[in-house]
Amino acid sequence: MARKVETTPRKSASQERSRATVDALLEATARVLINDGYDQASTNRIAEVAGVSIGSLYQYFPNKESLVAAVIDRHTQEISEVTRKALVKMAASPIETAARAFVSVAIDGHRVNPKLHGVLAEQIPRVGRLENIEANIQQGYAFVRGYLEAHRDEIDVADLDLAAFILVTVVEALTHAAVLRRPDILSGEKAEQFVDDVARMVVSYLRA
Amino acid sequence: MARKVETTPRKSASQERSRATVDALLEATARVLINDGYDQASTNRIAEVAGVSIGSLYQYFPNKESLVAAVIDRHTQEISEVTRKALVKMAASPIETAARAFVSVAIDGHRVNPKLHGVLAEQIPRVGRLENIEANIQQGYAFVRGYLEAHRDEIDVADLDLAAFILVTVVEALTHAAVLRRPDILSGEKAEQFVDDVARMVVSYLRA
DNA sequence: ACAAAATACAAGTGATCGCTCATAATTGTA
DNA sequence: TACAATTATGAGCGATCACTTGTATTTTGT
Repeated sequence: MARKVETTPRKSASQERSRATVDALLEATARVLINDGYDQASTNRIAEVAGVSIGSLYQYFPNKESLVAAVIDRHTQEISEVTRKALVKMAASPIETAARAFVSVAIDGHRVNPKLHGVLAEQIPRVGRLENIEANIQQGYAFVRGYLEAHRDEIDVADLDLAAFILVTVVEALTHAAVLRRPDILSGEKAEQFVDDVARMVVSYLRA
Repeated sequence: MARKVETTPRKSASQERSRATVDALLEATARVLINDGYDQASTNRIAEVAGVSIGSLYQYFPNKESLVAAVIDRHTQEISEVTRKALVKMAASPIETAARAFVSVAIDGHRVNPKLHGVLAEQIPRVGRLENIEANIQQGYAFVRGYLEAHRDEIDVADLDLAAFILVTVVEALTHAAVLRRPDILSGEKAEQFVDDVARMVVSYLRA
């Protein structure tokens, strides 16, 4: 039942030249995914866009899935770099401040590479070892769960687990939809009202 | 740029026998989508599962996309049958009652055929003329927008458009995630707490 | 300078896909 | 019963896909 697919690199690129090849392949994969969608992203096409032979592609990636997985890893790492500091700083803040910060961080994360993010979230087959995105959300879930426990006395909800689920799902869905489908909501001064509204909703939920 | 794909039936089935064939094809498509996922759902496989020749499939559906579109139509119609009455009844209710009802309706809708719903929402390519699901959400959006306008005096938010976007996105995301990924949250007496929490969040957002 | 290791190349393989078409079987009509 | 319309069949076509393999080129180490 479980189809095992290797997603680790076939060989590590040690020389400067090969590192450039790997980079070109990752860049091309992201470009093709964004411009043509997952279905059109054939390995032959990716190699062509990268200016690299199909043979070279398979020198460094054992299969198509590993190539996409590498792009996902790179993207989640970029998001992490943008959001990590803010999350750490947030941990000690009271609910009102933390809620606003959390929403802002979620927006920033979705703004790292919105088009790529959209493709990864909506078009990548959920099977296989491509659940790196899922893992990322799970990480945010753990963080929120920890925050709620630490601030137990400021919170009125009965079930912290349920609250964490609701908070993560709500903020992720709202920022995702706003950045990708309603960018007008986040343009100019409107952005502040969006953050205000969502943060207020979250806070008033936690305080019964 | 715009690739036009016909999604209407190639010919309408007039006899009893052919209607059964069409039905078997739709049923098989849903089954294959659920069991094997979109990528494995080849027309050859669907015809085989339906116990119908590949030629017959193309008598009634001009292409694969139209077949999937028909399954989506059928599914959205089933959801509509479940939810329509409740939505109409909800229109005259005050916020507290309406909010609870809205969340309940969303859950019922997602429970019509959860596995199929998950595949349709997560695996179907967003390109082409398969935005029927999108249209369904848009319909819910229009309904909420109308409700908010009708109950303008009970509401404290400044931007009704933003509020409608937030409400629809939040309730859709929460019920979707709960039904498909956290069914434990909706089992037994826990379900009531979930509805309570979400409804309370929604109401406290609308009343500043 | 030169051999070995690393890297790059691209034609080609087998499998699968969506879909067609010539033909056969069934059903409605007279 | 006879004929036309409808429906069903499935071998197979051309295209595309992920991926292999044998060979050529470049870089490294000495």
